[in-house]
Amino acid sequence: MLDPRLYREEVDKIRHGLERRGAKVDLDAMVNMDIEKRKINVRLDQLKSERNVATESIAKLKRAGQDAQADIEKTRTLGDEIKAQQEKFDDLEARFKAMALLVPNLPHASVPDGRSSADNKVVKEWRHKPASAPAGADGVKPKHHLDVGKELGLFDFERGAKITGSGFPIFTGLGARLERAMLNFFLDFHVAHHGFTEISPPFVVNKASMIGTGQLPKFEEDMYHCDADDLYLIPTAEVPVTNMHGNEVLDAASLPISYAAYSACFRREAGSWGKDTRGFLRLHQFNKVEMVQFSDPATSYQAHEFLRECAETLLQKLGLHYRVLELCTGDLGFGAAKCYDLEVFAPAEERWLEVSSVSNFEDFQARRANIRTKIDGKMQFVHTLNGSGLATPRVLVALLESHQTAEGGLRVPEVLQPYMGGVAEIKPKKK
RNA sequence: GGAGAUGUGGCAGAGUGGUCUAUUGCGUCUGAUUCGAAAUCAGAAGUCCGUGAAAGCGGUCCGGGGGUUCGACUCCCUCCAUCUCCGCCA
Repeated sequence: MLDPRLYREEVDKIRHGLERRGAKVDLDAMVNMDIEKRKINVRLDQLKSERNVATESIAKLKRAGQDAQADIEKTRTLGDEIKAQQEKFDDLEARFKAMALLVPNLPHASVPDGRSSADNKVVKEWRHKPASAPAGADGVKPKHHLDVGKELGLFDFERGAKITGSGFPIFTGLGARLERAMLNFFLDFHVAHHGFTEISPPFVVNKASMIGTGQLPKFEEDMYHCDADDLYLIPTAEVPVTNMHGNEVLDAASLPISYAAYSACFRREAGSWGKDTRGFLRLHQFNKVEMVQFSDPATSYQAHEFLRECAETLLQKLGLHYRVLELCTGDLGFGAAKCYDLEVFAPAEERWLEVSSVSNFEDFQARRANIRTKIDGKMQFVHTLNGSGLATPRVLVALLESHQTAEGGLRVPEVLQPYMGGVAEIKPKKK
């Protein structure tokens, strides 16, 4: 949510920001509602003030044993008018808020202009030099990850589809262990080297939490919902972990607060049928470690760079070829003021796969979730940031396609080996 | 799931229809005293909305929402959370 003051004091700033994004909002309607709302508010406060005076007078008269009928009549009349004005006010405020919740964040000044993902800026490319020759060296094309996985028995899409549906893969044997190794490595590394506190959150949240981080009301159709309890399956640990501190005033000395949380992530992916529906590229359920940070507003952009580096380090340790994109205004997520995407290269797919999105939301989520801090005696909203660090499916794809051995096996990156019981290579089954 | 109890400021804890402008204690901040501190004394302090250049002024807030009433911390309904006991169950 934007600072409501902007709608009356800096409408042009909103207009400009929304234009850069290509977002359409009926700003004039909102501005007018705000003006009307304040007018009613002034009247309402006057009426209430009058009623308070009259009520006090009644109390005094009654205590003195005198007749207060005149004042009682007065408050009765005032009460009726207050009720009428209050209804008007509440209605306006509700409608204004409903609209305000649908207004995206304004892009930071540094974000490059653009209309779509085609306009994103590549700011960095990190090419890993393989320790041993993978398949793909000497002009031999590496095998597709689905083939490698099948040959090594790492996952089972068919049975996942049988028990649940497409987009719900099963990891099997060393495949399951490899995925778990990644998650453990990510978590342990963040805690040991990046100063994060590990969080293990609920995977199901209430509506208020979904509104707090910005998934609702706009993206309802993307969420799995449990009707009986009116709860939502989380699309990312960002939701529970950010909302953890909802309606709190955080101690300024404790900032930045940094969390790393593993969760399963559930996404209906409504409207994406046909796009990457095969394999690992678009799943309804996957596992991810999410980094979440609550920052002093003054330093949130340094924190943003830090989170990006945290995610990058993991890819480097895994020996993967990746690049960093700075998203343009048109490709920015709903709540983000600025965002980096990390994309890993899949040599058989021959394409870049997004494995992390690192965003600074500034006070956009903090306003919705009411997360504040007091700095130098002044109450203010914190800045929230988050980034994947990392989501496993596409990282696994890149691993499978990047670390093949000449014998058709898979080299396990050194950092994962301790989590694999020392297994350094997953070898093909003997025929 | 059943029965009961509780929810008040940073914390503890009074308040059962009208000086509640929320008692009191602890803690916090400021000042006095002191060489300095402790102790003591005096004072101050919250949120959000509106208004105003500002000082200030008005409104709002006793778990959330709704109701009764001229008036609600107080009465009623409902939801949520916590606690106790019982039942069930990883």
